[in-house]
Order: sequence, then C-alpha cells, then structure tokens
Amino acid sequence: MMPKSKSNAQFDKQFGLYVKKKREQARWTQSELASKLENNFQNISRLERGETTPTLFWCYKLADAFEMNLSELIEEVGYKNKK
Amino acid sequence: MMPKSKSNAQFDKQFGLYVKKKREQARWTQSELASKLENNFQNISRLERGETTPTLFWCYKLADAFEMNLSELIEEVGYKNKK
DNA sequence: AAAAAACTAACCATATACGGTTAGTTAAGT
DNA sequence: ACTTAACTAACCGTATATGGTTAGTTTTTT
Repeated sequence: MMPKSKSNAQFDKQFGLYVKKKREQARWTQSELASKLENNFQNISRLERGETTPTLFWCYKLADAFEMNLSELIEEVGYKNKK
Repeated sequence: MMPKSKSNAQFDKQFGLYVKKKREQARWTQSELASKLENNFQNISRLERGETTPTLFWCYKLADAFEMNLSELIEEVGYKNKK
C-alpha cells in the first residue's frame, strides 16, 4: 500500500491541531476526552499529533463530545476544497 | 478488538447511500468516481454498501470529486448529533 | 526543588481498511 | 435472447488503525 502521502499528513495535522485546541478550550485532559469517546488517551494523543487519519465515525463521536454537529466541527477545522 | 458496532454500521450505511445518490446524480459509474479519487471501484462499492468506515481524508477527496466543501458534504449526509 | 499529572513515544498483538484478483449477479443496450 | 457494462461479493496479502503496555519527557502543582 502507499505510504501516508504528504497531503494526507498535512490534512491530519490540521485536524489534530483543531482537536487539541477544542479540548484545551474545554479544559479536558486527553484521558477525559478519551473516556467520552469510549477510547483511550493514547489514541487522542496520536490523533492530536496528526499521526493517524481518523475515521468519519471517530469524528462523529468527537463532535458529540464537543456537543456540536459533525458538519459544524468540520466547518471549524477549516478545510478548503478546490472547486 | 470490538466488532463493528450497530451504531457504526448504521452510520456507515447512511454515508454510503448518500455517496451512491450523489454519484448517480452525477451519472458516474463507480469506476469513474474511483478514478477521480485515485482509488478502485471495489472500494467505492464497499463504501456505498456501508461495509467500511471511510477515513476523514477519504471523505475530503470525495468532496473534491463532487466539487463541494467537506463540511457541505457532511451537512448533506444529514447526521444529527445529540447535543 | 520535589512530586504528581499530563503527555509523547516506542513497542506488540490484533482488527479493519485497502488493493487486487476472480467469480457471479444485475442492469442496460442491441 | 444475447452481449456487454456495471456492480456485488468473496478471497488473499499487506498496510494502517487501534488497544494496551511500558518508559520517558514535559508541564503543573505544591
């Protein structure tokens, strides 16, 4: 399989930084956020550092934790597609 | 690891049906859509049938193919988070 | 400065995703 | 009815994601 592409890495990084920002605004530790997602803090750490590409379902659960709609969350991350 | 949960399956199904609808509206075959994503039609098939959970980056490339922003695409899928 | 909490990072085992092949089914066109 | 295209589905091998452990680093608190 292809190794993780550069664009993918950049994409993941942007998402990770957003999650980190949101989590810190909520004053949650990674463990606290993880427990809301029925996940573990290691995966939150990896996500925030852009090491993994989250599934859409993951993002959905994140949106739940932050009490927002998934589309709002994506909107806030600020990706711009070329049209 | 946990098997794919029911809620996850429902979530994936909804996304798959949306992609199928969009693709058919554009009058593309699965192969045509796949080539736009640098992917193969088997994965499109699996996605549309809700067999796999797409990564966020996948969804981003899908949005590109449909010439929309990722947040717009998610908006159109119509997920409702409990707030 | 010391202790505790929070986080990063590596490693391992396993599950799922993915690419590709093959076979079979459904739909469309002639 | 026949042919072809489109799609579904199973299988296999490999890559990535994930859960968990452990160790080490950074940050916070006292």
